[in-house]
Amino acid sequence: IPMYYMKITAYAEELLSELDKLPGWPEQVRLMQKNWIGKSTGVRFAFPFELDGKAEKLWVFTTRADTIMGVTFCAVAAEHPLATRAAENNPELAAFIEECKKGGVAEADLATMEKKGMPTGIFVEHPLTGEKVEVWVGNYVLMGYGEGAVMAVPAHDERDFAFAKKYGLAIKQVIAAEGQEFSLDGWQEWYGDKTRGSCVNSGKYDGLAYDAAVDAIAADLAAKGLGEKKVQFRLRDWGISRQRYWGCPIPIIHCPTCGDVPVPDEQLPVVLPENVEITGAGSPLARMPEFYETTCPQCGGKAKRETDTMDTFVESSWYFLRYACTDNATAMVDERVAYWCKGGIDQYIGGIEHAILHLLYSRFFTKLMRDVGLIGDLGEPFANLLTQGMVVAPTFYRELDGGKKQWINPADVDVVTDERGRPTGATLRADGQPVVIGGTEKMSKSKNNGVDPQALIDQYGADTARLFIMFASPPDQSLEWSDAGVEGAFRFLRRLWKTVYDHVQAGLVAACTGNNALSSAQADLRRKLHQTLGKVADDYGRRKQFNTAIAAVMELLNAYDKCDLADAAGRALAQEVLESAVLMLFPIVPHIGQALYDELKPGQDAGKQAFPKADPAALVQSEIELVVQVNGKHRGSIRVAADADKAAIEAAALASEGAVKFMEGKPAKKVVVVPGRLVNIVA
RNA sequence: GCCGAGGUGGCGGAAUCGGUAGACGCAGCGGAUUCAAAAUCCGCCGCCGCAAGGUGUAAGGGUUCGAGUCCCUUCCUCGGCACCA
Repeated sequence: IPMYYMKITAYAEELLSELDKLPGWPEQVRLMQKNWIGKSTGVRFAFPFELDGKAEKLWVFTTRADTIMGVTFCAVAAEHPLATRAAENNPELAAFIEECKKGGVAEADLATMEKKGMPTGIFVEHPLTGEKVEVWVGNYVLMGYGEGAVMAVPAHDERDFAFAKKYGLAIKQVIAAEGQEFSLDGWQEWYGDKTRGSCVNSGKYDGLAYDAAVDAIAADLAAKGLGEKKVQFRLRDWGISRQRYWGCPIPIIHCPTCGDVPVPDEQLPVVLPENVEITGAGSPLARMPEFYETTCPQCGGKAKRETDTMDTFVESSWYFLRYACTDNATAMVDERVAYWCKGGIDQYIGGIEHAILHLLYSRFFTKLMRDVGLIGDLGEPFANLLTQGMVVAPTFYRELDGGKKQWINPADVDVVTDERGRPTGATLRADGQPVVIGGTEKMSKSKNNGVDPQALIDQYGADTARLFIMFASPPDQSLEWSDAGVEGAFRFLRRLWKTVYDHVQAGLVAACTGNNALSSAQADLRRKLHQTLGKVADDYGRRKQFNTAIAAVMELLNAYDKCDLADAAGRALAQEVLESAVLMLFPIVPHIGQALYDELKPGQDAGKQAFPKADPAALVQSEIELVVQVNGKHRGSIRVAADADKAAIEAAALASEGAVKFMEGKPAKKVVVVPGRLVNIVA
């Protein structure tokens, strides 16, 4: 049981509400955190009772106070104090409680677990009606949430319903919905739907819908001093004690006379010993008197240093702030954090598996450090978050005697494909004998499907390996590893290299800066260049989708190859295109990028250049192509002046070959013109 | 069970705001070059069809001039959560 906690629940409300102020975070992660924090609004109230001659109260929490008149019993968790007391003179109940505490912790069992319970023999009083209500111990009640006890309304809670049916407890309908018949035969969805229906069999509350009923009942409970509205969070406090070596020591000294005393500032940090013996059983620190024997900072007497260490999530919750002040040997962080991390880290990248723990702890720590004055007004650590997908790879195996599978690394396998390229079989390269093709799964040691990128780097170079990985899929998607595509990345870089070399061979020229001297085809290429510049900047900066950025540069190079650039204007344009292409790819292929840039601009450093900007003037077109559709089907295209009005476009479209053919002489019912895109003629 | 993301050619994927589905690349096919091969270059490449054309984004329905994209129903895959009162 952990002894030290971080009071993360104190920040539950802020951690939840500020999720809405993180536009740079994936929606999915924000939602997962929202569900994890789990805010629910309800009523906390008490059932009074008398036990051993003393007046007491059984507190419960409910989001369905409107069904309070339907309570037919109460249920408490096995760990609840009332259960413990009831078990004192009831061995059968004690045995049941023991059974509950033992089993049912395994997550998979919980969903299918049968509802079980046992009466305590204790009766409490309904706070509004004064009726006697029996208290049961139920294995479906959690001690760690709310009060560890619930009011049971079998008619309107699915779990209570199942429980009541099993043990023959009363079921009292107190909510009715129009057009719906309540029956004890089986659970129906609408019984528990608070958005439908209103109170019945509930005395003065009859006819009230959910909100009004909850308000009225909460007010009545409050008037009796037995309850009030309450916000409840699912989030628990963070137990940070670990009985292990790896972690920051908890700086507390236990003194028999002074109690738990913090290690004084001047003795910090408490440093882990290095001569440890790691046995795998318990913390090595607890077996090292030279570590834990110390004196009390207050009274100077013999004392024991804490041997628990902190959860390693503690340090990972603020390490990134430390980058702003790594040379400070006397403090955790200093005022430089407020400057460098203002508004949050610009871009944080991590696996989606950190969505809840690390990313929530970090947000908590940032708020905590802000509130103790360490980092100015920085309240959220990460302005933009990118969660990357997993890398998966095909698996191969052979069935050994006894059905055990021997997993074979993809690197040792040759895959045979049919004439369409579909895999039909695979053989082990070492012996040429067949192996079974398994599924495609996350790379793991157990499936032996990990691929070391070093082999690619050795064969093709780091730039090719990087280009291939970036081109294969967007970073937030999982990537299926197959080195088939590497050839394509390699070919592209070789082609770029040759293109630059051929251009430079003919002599150096200055890059084109305007469209004046260009032929129409050259102007088209220059427009393509500046469109590409805009797209790549957007893909890198906003969309974080590098595969399409690379594809756009490939398209640009394809267009370059098709364009006649032999004249002087063409040479200047070639220079502009190639300089830009190299700079666009430079973040992904820095080695080749620098080598080529040095060819194009001798002595210049590609990494020090500004990212080239799209020139709006290069994007202007005098004539544009529009698609012609008839009844939404693509039937041809027309070329019109870029500034053509709607009437002229309609006329041109109606006169086009495709329109004439498919209209078959009928008049158009309607013509839809989508500016810059298409014309749809409705027959 | 609940929440979330997704399902597009032989494959990875593109289509950013409802507007030409399949960009870009891999694999494949045909050709050029070569003594031959590698490399390179040119062309083809969803499916049916000789073609005209039809059809096609998991399945079915709907909204719309127009749907991969929006709505409803169903199926499947992946990820997260797990009786949260």
